[in-house]
Parts: sequence; C-alpha cells; structure tokens
Amino acid sequence: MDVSHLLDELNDAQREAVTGDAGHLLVLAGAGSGKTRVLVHRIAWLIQVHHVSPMGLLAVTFTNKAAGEMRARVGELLGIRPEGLWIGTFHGICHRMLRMHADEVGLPDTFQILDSDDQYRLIRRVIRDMELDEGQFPARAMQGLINHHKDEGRRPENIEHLDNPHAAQQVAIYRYYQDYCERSGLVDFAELLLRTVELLRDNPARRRHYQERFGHTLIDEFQDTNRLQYALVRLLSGEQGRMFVVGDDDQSIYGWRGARVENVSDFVRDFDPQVVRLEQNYRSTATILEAANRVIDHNDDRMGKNLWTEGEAGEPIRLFAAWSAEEEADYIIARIQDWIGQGGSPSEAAILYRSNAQSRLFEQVLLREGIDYRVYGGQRFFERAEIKDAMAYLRLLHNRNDDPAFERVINVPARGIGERTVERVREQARSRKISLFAAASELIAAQGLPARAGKAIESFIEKINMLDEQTANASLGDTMSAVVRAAQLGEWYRGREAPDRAETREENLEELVRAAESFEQPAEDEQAGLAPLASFLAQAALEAGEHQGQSWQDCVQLMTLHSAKGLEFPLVFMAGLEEGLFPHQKSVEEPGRLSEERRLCYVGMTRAMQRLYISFAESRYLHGQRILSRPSRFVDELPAHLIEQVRPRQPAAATQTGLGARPDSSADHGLRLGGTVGHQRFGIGTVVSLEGQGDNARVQVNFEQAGSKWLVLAYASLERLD
DNA sequence: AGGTCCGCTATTTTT
DNA sequence: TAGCGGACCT
Repeated sequence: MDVSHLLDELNDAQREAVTGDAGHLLVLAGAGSGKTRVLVHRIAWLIQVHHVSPMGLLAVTFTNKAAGEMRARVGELLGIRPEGLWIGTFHGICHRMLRMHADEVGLPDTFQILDSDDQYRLIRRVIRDMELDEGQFPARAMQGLINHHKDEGRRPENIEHLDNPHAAQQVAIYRYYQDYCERSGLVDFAELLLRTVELLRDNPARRRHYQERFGHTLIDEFQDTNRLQYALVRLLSGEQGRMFVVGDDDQSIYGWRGARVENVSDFVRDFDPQVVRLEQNYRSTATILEAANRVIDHNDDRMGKNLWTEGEAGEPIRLFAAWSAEEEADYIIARIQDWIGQGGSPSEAAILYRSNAQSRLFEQVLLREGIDYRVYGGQRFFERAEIKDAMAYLRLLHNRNDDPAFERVINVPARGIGERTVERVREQARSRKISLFAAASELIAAQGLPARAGKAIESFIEKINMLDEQTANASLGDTMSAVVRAAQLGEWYRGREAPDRAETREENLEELVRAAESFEQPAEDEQAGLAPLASFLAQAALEAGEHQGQSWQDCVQLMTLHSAKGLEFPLVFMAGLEEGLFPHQKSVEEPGRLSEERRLCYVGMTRAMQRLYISFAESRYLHGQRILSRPSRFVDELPAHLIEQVRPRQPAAATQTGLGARPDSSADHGLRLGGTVGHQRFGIGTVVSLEGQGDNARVQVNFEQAGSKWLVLAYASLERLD
C-alpha cells in the first residue's frame, strides 16, 4: 500500500514524530507547528503502516472541539470513519467506561452527570444541611476544594491534617457531599475521572483488559493534564502500551485549575520517551516569532524551544501607548476599519484581553461604528436557566432520585411551594435517607403537610408521573416537547421578565425541542444499552454547546487570551498590557504565577499570523473607579528592534487631563520624545518616555540591543544623537 | 410566599 | 460598573 501521502506534506521533525518507532514519544509542539496534523497522521500511520487495529488506539483530548476536529481529520485522511477507534475527551472516555462498568464501580445504571452549576448548588445545600456558617465555608470555595482533592486523587479518607478543626470540617463537607452523590446516583466531572482511575487501579481484570486493548495511547495538550489525568493515562497504557504525548510547556496556562506542567517532565522521567521538537512555525511572520521567543525566554525551567519560519520578516509589531482605555479602544477599532477598508475581512481580526470585563469598551465602540462582532465566553446553550429548568424536568422523568433537579423545579414555575415546605421535605428525606421525590410522596401519603402546600406538592408529583406515563413510548423529541409544554416555562418567564428577554427564552426552549428531535444517539451508547434520553442528558452535561450563536457571521472576534489558545488570526490586538491587569495583580503576588502570565502573553502573540498590535492604557475604569497603570513588564521584554512605536508617548500638555504627573517636555536636559540617544553600555536607542525634573528626571529608552530601560538622567550620561 | 433593595465583591475556563 | 446573594418588607 502506498503510504507516501501520509508523509509527503510533512517536514522532517513532523515525519520523525509520525513514524517514531522507539517506544514512547514526546512531541514538543510549538505554537502553529502542525500539532494536530502530526496527531492525525500518526493515527493513520499506525493503522495503515503498522496495521494496528483502530480498536487498539486511544486518542485523548481536552475539549470536544479538539476531539471532533481530530475525528473528522482522521476520517478524511483514511477515507473512512475507522470503526472502534476511541477519540474523545478525558471526561467523555471515562463516562463511557463508567457506563459500561457501572455495576462494578457501584453506580446505578441511571447515574447522572452533575455539571458545575448543579455541583455548586448541591454543595451549598450540603453546607446548609450541616448547619454550617456559609461565611466560614463558602460554597464556591468548597467546590474548588472538593474538585481539587478529586483532581489529586484524594477521597475524604485520604486527607490528613485533621488536627485543624476548620480543615476537618471541610473534609466533613466533602464526605457529606460525596455520600449525597452516591445515594442519588450523581457524578460530578472530577468524579468521572476518579471513579475510572479507581476502577482500573482496583480491578486487575479490567485493567488488564484495557491495557491489552490499547496498544497505543495518544494524548493532546499534555501540559494541561492534572495529576488524575496523568494517573489515568498511565493505567490505561500499562507496561506494554506505547504513549504518544503531544504538548508545549510554553503554552501551559491552566496551572490555576490544577494542570501540572510538571507532568511533561515527569513523563520524560517515567517513560524515557524519544523527544521530538516541532519548532517550524507555519502561522506567523518571523518578526512575531522572534518577539514571542524573546518574551518567553524570560522564563526559567523550560524544556527549551525556539520557533522559526521560512517565511518573511513581515511588519514590525505596533506598540500603542494610550492615555486611556477609551482611546485604546478607539485606536484598535480604527485599525480594524483600516483593515476592512483594505479588503480585509472582519473575522480575520481578533481583540485579545486578559479579563472578560475588558470587552465592554470594545463592544461599545464596535456598536457605535456599526461593525459586527462576536464575544467568546458567554453563557452556553445548556447552561441557560430556562434550558436547565426544562432539563431538570427531563431528569426527573429519567430518575426520580435526582435531588438537584427536584430542588431546581419544585417551585419553578411558582406553584406556592416555599422554603418552609421544601425544608419539611428535606427533613423527611434526611431522616428516612431517601430522595426528595420519595420523601415528598411519603409526606403526601402520610398527610404530613399543611393542606395548601400538600396539594401543591401533590400536583407536582402527579405532573411528573403523568408526563412519564404519557411519554413512556414517545420519541425523545416528543418527550421534550411534552415536557416543555407541561412545565409551562415559557409562560412563567413571560410573566416575570422583559418581553424581549422572555422571547429569547421561549426561542431557546423551542431550540431545545428541536435539538431533542434531531438528536442522534451515538452507536456505542446504544450498544451499551443506554436509553436515548440518558444519552441526551449525558451529552448535555458533557458538551454544553456553543458559546454564542453567531459564529457563522463574518465578524470581529473578541475573547480572552485564554480562549484564544489554539486559534489563529491574520490581525491580532493584544490590549491592556498594564501591570496589575496583565500580568494580573493576583499573579504577581503569588510566587510562580508570573511565568504562567508570561506564557499567556506568548500564547497571545503567537495567535497572530500577519499583523500584531500591542497596546496599553495609562488610565482605565476598574470596578467603577479610574485607576492609573504602568505598562506591563511584558512590553519591556519585547525586543526594541521589532517594535514600531505607533505614537511615542506625547508630552502631556496637549492631552493633559489632570490625572497624575505627566512627562515634562520643557525640562532642560535637551532630550525629546522619539529622539535618538546613545549609552555607553546599552548602545543606541529611542527615547520613549520622560518623567520628573532636575535630579529626579528619569527617561525610558528603547535600546536597539538591550531593550527598554528606565534611566535616571543624573547618572545615565546619555548622548544626544539627533 | 414572593418581591425588592442593599451591600459586597471583583482573573483566567473546560468538562 | 454590574451581578449575585441575603436580609428585609409586604
């Protein structure tokens, strides 16, 4: 069989990775170096050249998007959809295994996945049940703590330090929450992984089964794995399995949520892999790459990598120093208009920022200028309140013991069941160790509720039971439709919200019915004996859907630097490069976090294909207050010779608005902004900023070689060269 | 039971 | 500035 098409379009390093034959492989894949291509070709290579059965391959990614893309491209390359090939997210794959072995891990067949919001509400419920002070044990923090323990593989019984009463209480919350989940057949995201790890760890037969099956394990974005994910991969791969690990330590930006870059070096230690570096970049100009290389060079403890390109130097990076965030936004939108005016497309432009709040100004200006835009990171479809409400009804049909679902809709729409009544039901559930639904039924039967409340609860229970009977043989679409109709959520929202808002909710509910109608159950779910309804519920939790609808439109892209990872745009703006904002204050304060901010900067820069603008503002509103900032240290780390100062900082007089001290152009040192100066040690540079007077006068110079420096004039002995 | 007002807080996000 | 949650009022 001719397999040249698998290698023809690859460079040497990519080829080395794809064909690697010596045990395990670590591919250090720089930004834009063709990482996905290598993964996809590797899979095809194993199947077509080494005749590995698709059944023997496991490919793991982080996001559904990445998994979907990989699956599509493998299918395309092989010309067929390889049957039996497991490509999926960590959570998707674990979910699948747990469904297959639910009985062995002590889960009911009807177990439900708890999304973050459900989990949060349940933890809050638990803390109240335990009658603890929510100030001392905030649900948000407890959620983080519990998830962190799980990500580290810890059960309540594995946690020590119980000498501290507060810590002991936290563990008690974890235990209570976990017991609750067990009783109700609920599994949170971290639990999906932890259960699977425990299954493989404690059940030798299962472990052997999978280890024998998966001769090859491929893992994407390895720098983002946490301890549990690494443990999972090791268990699945076993002694015999070959690991093909792709990652980039320089793009590790999720340490704050448990990702361990150290897994990359641990992998080298544990598996002694062949290491291949993909350093040739097919995305950005040489100028952008060199600047990015130089910035990331300020980090220690790197595996080491230098991006290069055969392409041209391209344009310099433009650095814009704005007085205010408003001016920054005006400037950026004006440059986008230039781009469009020159025939560029709006969707080729991306504005990247550190925190979501920054999008507002850009949105205002884009709106004013009539340019379409799309903000990433809004609420996702299955996270919308009305959708979650409808889904809660559906969940109750599927599993009456789903307490979070019961709590969510027991009084939505309002049917006169208040906190007191619900608390009576909870008490009953606690003392009888049964679900809320069962407790409510018992109370009705025992007439243990006030007449009014009792009637209301009874009608709710009847509604659920009746819906269940009516839809027993109905399709998923018809069931959903019946649920939405019976629940009367549209009416409920219409009665209490602004018309346009309620209308959107009703449209979403219609959309939900359509989604259920067109839902195609994955073949493997069907084989596992799963009802379509169960599949649908699981998928809603695991893939919450698109962030925002208008993705098809040709519009300017607004997103955080984090969401930009993995994407590329011809025209990129990185805005708000100010100390305190980027790097964020919190990251500056905590040791070790700064290098992650720098990696974020590196990620941002390497999104740009042709043209990169970097900007900062001296003043902006933050939490309703105007604050003054210095440029980010990352700006100083940009090599001066690659930068074009679009507007060197002007003497203040003209734009002075009375905010703080401005550089004084009338000082007698004879230097001027934009002027060229020479320095004994640093060489030649451009004056970028002047500050203070007399002995205190300081000057910021962008030196061609040494980069940007602040110098005190009294000591620096600069020479005027212009 | 349900609605309103006040005060507190405030990176980054996927599953 | 804005959203959320809790306290308070009807």
